[in-house]
Amino acid sequence: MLDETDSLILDALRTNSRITMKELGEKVHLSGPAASTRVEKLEDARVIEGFTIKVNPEKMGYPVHAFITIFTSSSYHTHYLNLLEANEQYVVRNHKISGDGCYLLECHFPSNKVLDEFLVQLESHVNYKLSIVIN
Amino acid sequence: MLDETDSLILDALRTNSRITMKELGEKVHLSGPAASTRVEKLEDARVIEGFTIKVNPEKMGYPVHAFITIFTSSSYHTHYLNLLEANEQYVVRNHKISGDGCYLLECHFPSNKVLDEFLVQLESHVNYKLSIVIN
DNA sequence: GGTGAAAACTAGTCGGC
DNA sequence: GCCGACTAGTTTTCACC
Repeated sequence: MLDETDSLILDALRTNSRITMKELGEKVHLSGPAASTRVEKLEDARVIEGFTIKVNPEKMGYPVHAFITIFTSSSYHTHYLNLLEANEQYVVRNHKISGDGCYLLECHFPSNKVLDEFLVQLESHVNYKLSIVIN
Repeated sequence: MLDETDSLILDALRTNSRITMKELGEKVHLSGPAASTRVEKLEDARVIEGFTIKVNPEKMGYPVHAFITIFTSSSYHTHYLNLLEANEQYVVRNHKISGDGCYLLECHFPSNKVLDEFLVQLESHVNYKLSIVIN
């Protein structure tokens, strides 16, 4: 289903998604049109879910990078999800998990003060464990 | 430093990094060349760290998505990092953290069996807590 | 499923504002 | 700092293999 050439294409696009189809073709020993067709098929198969950018959150004024493991009883899940919506500007991802915790939340905050304000809101609904990313 | 137009540009590129500069310009009420110049400046300022793709790991044969919080004493950090290198095909990210744990590791495994084999290797060096992503 | 050539479109440069 | 026009290069389509 996914051959060697497809893997090389994915690697190349991961490194630079704005590469030209001609260059991409050269990297994987294909013509420009053939590379383009491959990429289209990878999109149709939802292997490639989208073309995006990597942004540096620090440079955008969100230097505090936190992972928060959420422990909550089922009756508070909607409260929790509403709280996330109200704080969506800080939320990068929220994964439902099994094992150690119910949700794993990744956030970027502008300051420790804002992080703390968020945690205060959390405390009324759920238990959590906080990990701050170093660097 | 980052005005309204820059934010719109980042949003547009987050949604589709292969958009043409002409279209991007239209979205943010700028000409193609002006949009292009803005994007270059955002790259130079390292606000944009790169152009990449979102890949669906399940479609690539890595359906098991795990977060592993690592607890280790400082003498085992190099052992741990070597172990990661030996298993790099599964590792998406490894963040050094403070708070609950020493590292937060995100991995995609082809099966629970391979996950378990990895955990067995981990056990000899470190303590960990496992969370599996649902969906 | 691939190639190569032609037409349509895009990016980058540059003068002017 | 942006616009409009120009040139070079890219994407896409298509006939063919």
